[in-house]
Amino acid sequence: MQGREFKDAVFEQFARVASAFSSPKRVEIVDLLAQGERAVESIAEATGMTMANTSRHLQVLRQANLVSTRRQGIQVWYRVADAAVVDGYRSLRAMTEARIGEVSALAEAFFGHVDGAEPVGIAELVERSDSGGVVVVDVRPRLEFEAGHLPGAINIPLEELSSRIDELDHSATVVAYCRGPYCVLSAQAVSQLRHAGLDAHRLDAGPLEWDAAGLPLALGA
Amino acid sequence: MQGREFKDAVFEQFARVASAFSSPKRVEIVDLLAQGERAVESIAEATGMTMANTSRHLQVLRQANLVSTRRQGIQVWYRVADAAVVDGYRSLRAMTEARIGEVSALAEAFFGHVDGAEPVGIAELVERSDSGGVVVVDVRPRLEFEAGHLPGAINIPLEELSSRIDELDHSATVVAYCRGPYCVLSAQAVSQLRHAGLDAHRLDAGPLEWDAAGLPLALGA
DNA sequence: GCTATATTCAATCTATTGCTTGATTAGTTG
DNA sequence: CAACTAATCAAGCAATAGATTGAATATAGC
Repeated sequence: MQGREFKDAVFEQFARVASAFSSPKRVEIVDLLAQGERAVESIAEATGMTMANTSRHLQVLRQANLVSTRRQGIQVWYRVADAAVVDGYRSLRAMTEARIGEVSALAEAFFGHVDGAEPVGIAELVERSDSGGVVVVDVRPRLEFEAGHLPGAINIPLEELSSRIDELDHSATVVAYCRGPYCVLSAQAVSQLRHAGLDAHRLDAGPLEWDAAGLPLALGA
Repeated sequence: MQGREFKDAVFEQFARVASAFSSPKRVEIVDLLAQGERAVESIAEATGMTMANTSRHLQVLRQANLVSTRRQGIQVWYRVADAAVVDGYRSLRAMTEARIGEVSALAEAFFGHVDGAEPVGIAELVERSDSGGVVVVDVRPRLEFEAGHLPGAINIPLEELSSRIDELDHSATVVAYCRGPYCVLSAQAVSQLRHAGLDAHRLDAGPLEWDAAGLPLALGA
């Protein structure tokens, strides 16, 4: 094998993995799976794709060895293959944020419009938690919460929020979070909470960012 | 803007950046530019592409904001847009190595065949350098050497090696490196050196990996 | 201004990708 | 074993990307 052939073969492999990330829907799938494993139907529902199309995208991700599977009875559960994949996704995101102002602009326009309040950063949350009077709410589905959440957070999935709003201390500051800086669940939660008269804010991060900041995650219910 | 539209728009941006990495030739270009800036013709030559094709790939990279340019007289010099891009490339590589054994297998087969000696790691080089008797040779082109090299390394571009082999202390251990773990220049250098009777080894890394390991780089000649 | 050189653009062809629809396979439950 | 559900596969279509060729543009030096 000549030097040129070797180079071509190696870069081909790198490009193949990058190709797996080169479809918006597949990025969205990785984003979902980074929160914990899921069955195909659940992925299809969350991403708004047909089962067949979802399955095809999952095959592509699996051929790139980015995800792996486990069969449980009638269902097939997908998960990210390992931590390097989550790292790669985070890195892709960082690269995009640094390079394409459009993402930040989009986020600002959307979140500013939806929840009408300044987001809170991780450092700020840690600080305010220490001084008390802060309630942290994780508005993701229960399974994602159990796969890893911020210590002390309570889980109220978005669709239960309106009926469980009384569980919250109305004199406290509520900080809601979901999957990360671009997840829309927490924005909608904050919007609801503010309409109900609470002092609510969105955390500009999720468990992945919390973990990347070197802070501990809690498991289980 | 609805939640779904927002999600689509954001993931679209991530995917667009990933797409820029999804062609082997563009990955190779990023790999080159990670070593320092280059003019188009030099990139075309190094990658074995025509000027027109090279230019087109560079446009794609620039539209994704991964590279930026500078005009100097009659030439246009390209460079990586910033450190996040190099990080992203490193991350892509890590993801590929962890997931696709094929790359490691390819590398082992190729390098084992070409230079016929065990590669040296960064930690091992640092250790052996401390105890003396080691000469570190950077076999990349001069411009890349000047953009950043291992402290104490001497620069002998591969094409000058055969004529400058006498400059080396034949009683010392020679460690040669080039652009990184998959760069073929150092393997060819080691092969030449061993045929000349020297105790030569390939460093399984380049300046980027050295830097990522938290070690200092030297600039200039 | 004219010529040479470096780069980019435009047109074209071919190959690949994403998505839809309908059929098929694997596993569970009655 | 039959009926059902979850997931995958296969075929086909439209849209997109990569590579080649030849023309166009920008700058330097005369």
